[in-house]
Amino acid sequence: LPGPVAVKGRILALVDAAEVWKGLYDFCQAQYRRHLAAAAELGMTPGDVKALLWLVPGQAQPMRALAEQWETDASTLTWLIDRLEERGLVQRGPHPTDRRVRVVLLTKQGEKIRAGLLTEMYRPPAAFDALSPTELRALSSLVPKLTS
Amino acid sequence: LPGPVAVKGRILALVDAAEVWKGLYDFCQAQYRRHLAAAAELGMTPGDVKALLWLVPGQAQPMRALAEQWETDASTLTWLIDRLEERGLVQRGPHPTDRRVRVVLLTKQGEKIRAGLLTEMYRPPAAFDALSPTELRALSSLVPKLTS
DNA sequence: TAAGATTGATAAATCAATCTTA
DNA sequence: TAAGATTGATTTATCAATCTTA
Repeated sequence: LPGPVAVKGRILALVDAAEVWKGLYDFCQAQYRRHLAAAAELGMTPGDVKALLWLVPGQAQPMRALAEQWETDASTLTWLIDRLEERGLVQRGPHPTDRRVRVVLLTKQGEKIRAGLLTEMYRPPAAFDALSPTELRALSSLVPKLTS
Repeated sequence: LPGPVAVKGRILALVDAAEVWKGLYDFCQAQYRRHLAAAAELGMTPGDVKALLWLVPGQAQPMRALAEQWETDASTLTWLIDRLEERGLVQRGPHPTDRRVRVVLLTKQGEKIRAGLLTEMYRPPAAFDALSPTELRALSSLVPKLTS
């Protein structure tokens, strides 16, 4: 990797974007593994977690709509919703007008578990404590540029 | 979320660390899904990718050592190495002194595929192009603080 | 006929028992 | 007896038919 170099009389720190991205990516992946391990402790598979997080509290959604949003197969959805329903985390119901459609709704229990997962997942990692307010502010202004 | 506030006569932008982390995490997860999709196009499962990346070119390692580094079950390892060996990406061999042990080594072909995956994975996402050199430098100085 | 969902067959991954050598 | 690896049984997840209603 190149170190600082002088260009037109100014000191310039050349940065390897690949190196920056690797650091960031590896860090986030480590957090992801940690989250999945925590979910496993609660007897939840990655699929269960994914499904719970996609559901919106208080909002009954047709299976078909969920499968599309999620870019997954309809049968995979049936399988996952079966699992969650057995544990009492979601409930299936009929569609008001179209009898082919089945809608899915989080139960109170499901909302609770989901909220817990979300809190755990989006709680800033311990490493964030090492950032000063100034650094956090800097990071805060950079992230939207990446995601927009 | 709180906006800028005046504290002791200075304007201070209060930042919600959770919001920053959520943005970063979601961004990296999206990249991860993209990588897995690309690997699937090549007929590789997430497990295959994981296994290939963990192996070190030119370095024959005992199965047992791999299982430990990787925090996975020995039988899962056997299963994955079987798959890679069938495709000619790795090769098993005997241990020089302990006849119980089998060592695993990447083939030339395996090294090539692995290098391709690594390149793809650590190539900065397109979104990085939106960052100015100054912003990239700022990010570059923040990442090590998170990972150390 | 087509849309929506489920069931049955297949692949991927993990867990428990078995086999070989130290 | 224990370490190292594999095989066989279970679970998780996906793909290809099947069934029901619009």
